[in-house]
Order: sequence, then C-alpha cells, then structure tokens
Amino acid sequence: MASPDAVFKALADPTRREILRLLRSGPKSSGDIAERFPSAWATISRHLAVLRDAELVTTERNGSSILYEIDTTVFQETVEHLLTWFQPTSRGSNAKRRS
Amino acid sequence: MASPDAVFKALADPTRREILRLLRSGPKSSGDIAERFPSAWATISRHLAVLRDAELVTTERNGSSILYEIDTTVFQETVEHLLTWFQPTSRGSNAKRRS
DNA sequence: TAGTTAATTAGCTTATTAGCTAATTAGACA
DNA sequence: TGTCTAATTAGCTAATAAGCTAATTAACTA
Repeated sequence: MASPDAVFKALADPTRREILRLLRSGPKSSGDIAERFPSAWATISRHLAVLRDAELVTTERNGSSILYEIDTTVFQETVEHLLTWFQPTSRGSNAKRRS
Repeated sequence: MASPDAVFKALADPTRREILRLLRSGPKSSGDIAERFPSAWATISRHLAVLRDAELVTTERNGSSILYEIDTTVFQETVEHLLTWFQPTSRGSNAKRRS
C-alpha cells in the first residue's frame, strides 16, 4: 500500500497532475504522454515512476510499448483520508457544532 | 484561493499532517503545538506558515498568543478536486465502461 | 542475431525545503 | 517606557527533487 507521503508528494507536482488528467481518457504509453509535454521524455518517464511508486497508476506491456493506466483505488483511499479531517473530533469543548 | 500545488505540498509532509490531526480537537497556539513535537519551535512555526499559505489553517490572536485553527474549506475543495479524477472522461474509445 | 524502437537509468546542475540556533518582531502589562 | 513572553524571521547546512543529455536496457522484427 502506498504511503500518504508518497501520494501527496506525487500529487504536489503540476506536471504529474496533468499526466493523471490526461490518463482519465484511457491508458497511454510513455511516449504518447511525453509528446504532449514540453519536458524531455526522460523527465516524463521519471514523473511516471513517481506516480507508479505512489500507486496512482499501473503499467501493462502492450506489444512494444508500455501502457500507463490511472488507478482510482488510491484516490479513493486518499479522499477517505481527507474526509476524516473534515469533522472535528468533537470531543473538545471548542469544537464547532454543525448548524 | 490556495493553489492545489500549495495544498498538496503542505499535505506531503508527515509533521504537517500530524499538526492538522492535532488541530481537529480544537484551536491551539503555536507553542502548544510545538511542545508536542520533537522539532524545534521555529521549525514548527515554519510548518504552520506553510499550512497557513495553503489555507488549511487560519489564525486568530487571543491575548498574548496566536491560535491556529483548522479550516475545512480547502479540504472540501481538495476532495472535490480528487473526485473529478475518479471517473474517466468516458469520451475516449479505450475508456472502460462501468459494469 | 543484428538492428530498430520504446523506455528507463545514470550522472550532472540547480532549486527547494526541512532542520537547527540565534536574532528579531509584536503584544501585553507593570 | 521598559520588560517579559510568544512567535516569527534570518541565516546556515544537508537532503531531496526537477530538469537536462547521454548511456543503457528491453523487446520486437527483418
């Protein structure tokens, strides 16, 4: 399981968020992704490795290329993680009440 | 409005996430927060500044001290931001269909 | 097997950030 | 005003990460 650290760090970079955005329309190869960004292919490749370490994407070989696919599992866990911060513990006397 | 960049970067540090966790039980002063962490007060102070820049906390002076309070607004926006990544755009021919 | 294409890794530079101690600011209040 | 206390900012070091080009790996195909 990916650590929250890895996930938030991965999401902290705008290029990586753009890559994820791009992958919403379906799996793409490293080269396909790279050519839509001004950065060098090697740079994109490293971004992809970061996303994979964070388990935000999965890979699968398809003939001569490798397809990157968005994995929503970790997104869901992250959202749940964030949701736990929403409501105060409500044990403290200065916790605000819902109206 | 805080940028997603600032928000995710702020959340990427475990100490800052711990601080937010602590603030769930109610507003606390910089000193109160600092004494629960092994890091120096100045270090915690900088973490608090990062959280404030990301608009994850708000501050309010209370007598001789400054109270930090968690602000759930940006959390909500962030969750919504993440939710938009959940479902594929479903416009692409290789987007998976829901079963 | 040799060559070609796809992709990653190596090795470097530059920029950012976490941590520290010391110095400084900002209020509160006698 | 002068002095205490709370908190931040300054200035430093070490670690991390993004960017590049060049070198290397991995797999397909003639």
